[in-house]
Amino acid sequence: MGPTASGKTALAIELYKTGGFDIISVDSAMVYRGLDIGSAKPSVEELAQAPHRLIDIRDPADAYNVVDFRNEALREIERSHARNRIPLFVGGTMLYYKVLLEGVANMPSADPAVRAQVEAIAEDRGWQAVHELLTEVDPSAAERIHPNHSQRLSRAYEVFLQTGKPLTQWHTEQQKDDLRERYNVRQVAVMPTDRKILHRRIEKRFDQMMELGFEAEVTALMNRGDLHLDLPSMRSVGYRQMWLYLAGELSFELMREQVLAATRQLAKRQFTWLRGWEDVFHLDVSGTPDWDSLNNVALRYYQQD
RNA sequence: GCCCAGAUAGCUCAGUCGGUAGAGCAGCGGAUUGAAAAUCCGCGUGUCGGUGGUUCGAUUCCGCCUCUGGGCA
Repeated sequence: MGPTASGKTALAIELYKTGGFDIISVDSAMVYRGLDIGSAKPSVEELAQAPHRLIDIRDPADAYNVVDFRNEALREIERSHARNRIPLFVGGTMLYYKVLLEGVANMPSADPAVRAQVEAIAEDRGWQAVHELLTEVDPSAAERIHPNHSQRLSRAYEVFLQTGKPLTQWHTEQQKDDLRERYNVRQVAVMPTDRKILHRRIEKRFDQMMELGFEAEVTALMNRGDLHLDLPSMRSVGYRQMWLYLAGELSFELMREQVLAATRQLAKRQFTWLRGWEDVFHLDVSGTPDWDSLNNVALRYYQQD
């Protein structure tokens, strides 16, 4: 685990070379085919050296979600164990880790028609009204969710409309399926203690992405004609801003600034997740990466009982 | 060289009829159960360009200086 640009992929590849691991990606953007440079997906050469599971498994026009991830990740664990190998999860999508570890309620997934229905209510009477409707059917969820938090508010109310059962009840009835009770789970966070170091790496990496042809990558995605900015794939950091730049709505300088800010904000949210994370070994990567010693530290951690 | 406009938070700018100032963005903290690289909540971080004057009190009014735009030569 670790914030964006912390060097997770490089460390994972080094670990992979020691043998015995299967790499499984935990990344909500790398799942999409065609989102390569901007998602910092490992290069073709790197993938040839160290294959990653759960990348390039969806078309950017489709939506992926945390439950898809959990199901596929559990399958990958089985597959890895069947080959007598250790699944090595690598990525920065912290909700995916949480749900993978703790399990998830057995509710139906989002229904576009129901979502549109809730959005129509909000358009008509405001999100405050949706919050009040939710208070009537699921007071506990309404208390947890801020009236302005339209996304979570909508989902909570949708669940009731779709199933007639409040979200909170689904959660209460959720059967326990904690991965840590089934497997010997080791958690390692790769992160610099100094945020400024990460900010510098983020800037450097953006300029490298530009050299690698990030602009052409997004141009190709736009040229497909069926993608748009409301898709989860096109909302990813970098893609959204590059899209606006290519559409002539942002200058290059402004686009660059906004990509960097969005990336820093992503890293900040990842820090927030990791600060409160239980039972995680912190690997400081503030200095110049010394992969041999990082390797040893990480391996020692993995191998301890 | 002369004329005009501007100089206030990291950036863009508002404002104070004279009582030491506030927005957006950035930044920082937090939340997070089928969109999560999403989305939401909270926090103002300041020699108000410098200097002298008027005043009980100047970021605000006046003079000079510096710098930045624009215009005239």
